[in-house]
Formats: sequence, C-alpha cells, structure tokens
Amino acid sequence: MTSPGIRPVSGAPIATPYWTTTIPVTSEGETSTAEKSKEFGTPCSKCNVTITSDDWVRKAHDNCYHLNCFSCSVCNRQLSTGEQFALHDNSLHCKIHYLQVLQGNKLGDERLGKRKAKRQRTAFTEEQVHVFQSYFNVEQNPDPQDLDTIADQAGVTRRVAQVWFQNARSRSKRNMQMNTVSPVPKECSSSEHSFDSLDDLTYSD
Amino acid sequence: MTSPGIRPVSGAPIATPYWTTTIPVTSEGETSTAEKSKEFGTPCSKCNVTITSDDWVRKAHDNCYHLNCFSCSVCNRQLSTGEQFALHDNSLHCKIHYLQVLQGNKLGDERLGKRKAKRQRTAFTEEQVHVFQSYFNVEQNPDPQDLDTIADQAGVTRRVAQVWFQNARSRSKRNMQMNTVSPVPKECSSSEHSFDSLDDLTYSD
DNA sequence: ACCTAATAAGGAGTAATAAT
DNA sequence: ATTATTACTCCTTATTAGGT
Repeated sequence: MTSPGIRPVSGAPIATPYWTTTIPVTSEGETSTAEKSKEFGTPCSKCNVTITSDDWVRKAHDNCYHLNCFSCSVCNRQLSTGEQFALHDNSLHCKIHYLQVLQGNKLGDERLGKRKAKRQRTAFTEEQVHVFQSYFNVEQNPDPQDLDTIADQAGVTRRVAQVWFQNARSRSKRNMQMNTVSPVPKECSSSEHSFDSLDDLTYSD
Repeated sequence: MTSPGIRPVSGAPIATPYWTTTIPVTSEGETSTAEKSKEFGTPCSKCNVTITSDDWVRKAHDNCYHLNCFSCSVCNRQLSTGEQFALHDNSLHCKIHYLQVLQGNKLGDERLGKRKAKRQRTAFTEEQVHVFQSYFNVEQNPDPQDLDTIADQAGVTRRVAQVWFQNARSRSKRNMQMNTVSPVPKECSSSEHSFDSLDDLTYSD
C-alpha cells in the first residue's frame, strides 16, 4: 500500500507545522483493524469528545482525532489517508490553506474551494451535562481554577466549559424571569397546561 | 470500456468549464472496486455530505461527487460514464444545458428534457427491518449514539436509520390514534367498545 | 391502489459567536 | 462578564414519489 512516510516541509517559515502525510493511527506502521481501540479514552483534539474503542482515529504530533474530526480548520474538508497537511497554531490545515497562511493570503478562498466553514457544535453526553449541572447547582460562576477542574472532569476544554456556564447562567436567568413575570398577560386560559419542564434531567441508568 | 480521455473544449468562451467525459474516480487509471474508498472523508461537492468508504464517486476538476450527485444542475439528469459534461460556476452541466448557458438561453428547459431529479428509495431487507423493529420495540426514540449503532448494525447510513425511526414513530402514532379515537364519527353506537388504550404496541416477533 | 422511504416545512433546544 | 444572535441538530407533521 503506497505508503507514505513522514516528510518535513523544506524551509517552512513558521515554527510548529510541518508537512506530513496523513496516516491512520492504526497503521502506525502496519496494522489495520485490530488497533482501533488503541487511543480510546483520550479526548479528540478537535471536538474534545472522548474517543471510544469503536472510533477510528488519526494522529498528528501528539494530537489524536476522530476520523471525521481530522479536517482542515479553514475549509473543513476532511483529510484522507496519504494527503498532506500541516499543524499550525494547533489547528489542522490542508495543504492549500496552509500555504495560504504562509502567504498571509486570505483571498481567493472561493476559488480554492472553501466551503461553508461549518461551525461545529459539541454534543455533550448526559454525563458531561451532569458534571456541569452539579457544579452549577453549587456555583453558577466558578472561578477560572474551578473551571479548569470542571472542564477536566467533563473532558472538554476550558473554553467549552466556560461557554456552557455562560449559556447556563443566561438560561437560568431567562427561566427565572419567565416564571416571575406573569407568563400569561391575558388570562389563565387553560389550567391544564403545566409547564413542568426542567427537571427531567435524570435518565435511567 | 470505450474509454475516454480528457478533452478540453476548444475555444470555450467561458473560463472555468471545459468538456470532458465523465469517468469514475475509481478508474483514475486503473482499479475498480477496491479503490472505492479512496476519496472517503471529503464532502460531496454537490450535497456536501461526507463521502464514506462505501460510496461510489465521480470527480470533476477538484470536485468529488457521490455517483448520484453527479448530475446536471439544470435538468438533474445523472450523468453516466463516457458522457460529456462541463463545470460552469462550479455546477455540473450536461452538454445540452451547458450549450444553452453559452447561448444565454434559459428558455426551453421543458423541451430540453428537464426532469425531476428522481429520488432514490432504499429497499430494506427483512433482516434490516427486523433490526430496526426490535430496537424500536425497546426505544422509539434512540439517541444519536444508539442510532449510529443501529445504522451500523443494519448496514445503512445513519440518515436512513433516522428516517426509518421517524416514519416508524409517525406510523405508530397514527395507528394508535386510529385505534383510540372512535372510528365512528357519528355516534358512539356501541357501548361495547372498551377503550383499553395503549398497549397494543408490541408487534409479533 | 396500496405501503412506505424520502423530502420538506416548521419548531424547539442550545452550543457557539458576535456585540456590548 | 452579559446579552443577543446565529446556526446546528434534533424533532414532528404533511407531502411526494418509488415499487410491488
């Protein structure tokens, strides 16, 4: 199988990145299916979701990614086996967009095939939400240090945890207002509707 | 295999497009089935859905398409191997409609055979339905993760599994209503009907 | 004609971003 | 930091269309 070695880019003016071809983790030289589970337990360097034993992954430097997360941070195109990429600012770049970065050239994205640059939305597991929520119940505005602890425990970056708390405070405030301010300006038309939401968090397990 | 080379159109007045014959990616020179997965991971240039290793694809310039997505953007007709097409404004055109574009002629679509973009319908095997159904009996609304498991087990994409469950919920609800709501709009003729609702959900198996 | 897979339109919830 | 906004992902419901 046509396989690629590691190939440093010659004369790259920026420190961190280097060219190399993408190779599946599992073929760190050789094997195929068997090694799938090798990296399970670590969080994906892109989405931060824990990698499970069923996931296929790719690695770059010390980073480890879900197969689907191994994509150019500019055009979001997923990179395939054998393809050249670079790691710059800890973000993956396809060859085209890394060259662009090197040139300080932001133009011509359209021609170069930039696609929507889809914003990526983290999907929290129940457990993660539970971690957040239980801290939140104690302290809605954790200091940076605690935030780190929480982030760590949930297996996400501090930034992601921070955003969760921001949104949670916002949500909480909004709900409070909705419950305080009469939600029914006109008349309490139907007494049947109960707004029972918001504590159905615990699911069976 | 009458096979086609790449043939630039002579003197095309518009920049990007050129004529070429469609060829399957997989025959980038040689192999057939084995290379199916070669482009997996990139998004389809038509539908933007990630191409998986099971998909067949076609390429034009740097674009890569699902086989079904490789169709004229005007008449939606899927283009076949050996057929001429052009890429204009990053959209695929069959020969007829590209010539039309060149003439600035937008009229006469109907005559020229604009077709409806045939939708493709999956035919499930009994076994697949069985997989779906047995999960459904336990949980009508599986979370995304379970959905993936199910899809995987049934050998379909997650989207297809999702649609099945959506339709199944819909179906189930409809049937429930038909059984619950008096099927006799006029009069509650018979007092014999006992409304023992809500447990006729289990299907034989 | 049925049955039903696929699409489409509209809503809810909320993670991420922008604005302040 | 907060607030407002955007946009992603999921749902439901109704409709369209493929295949016996």
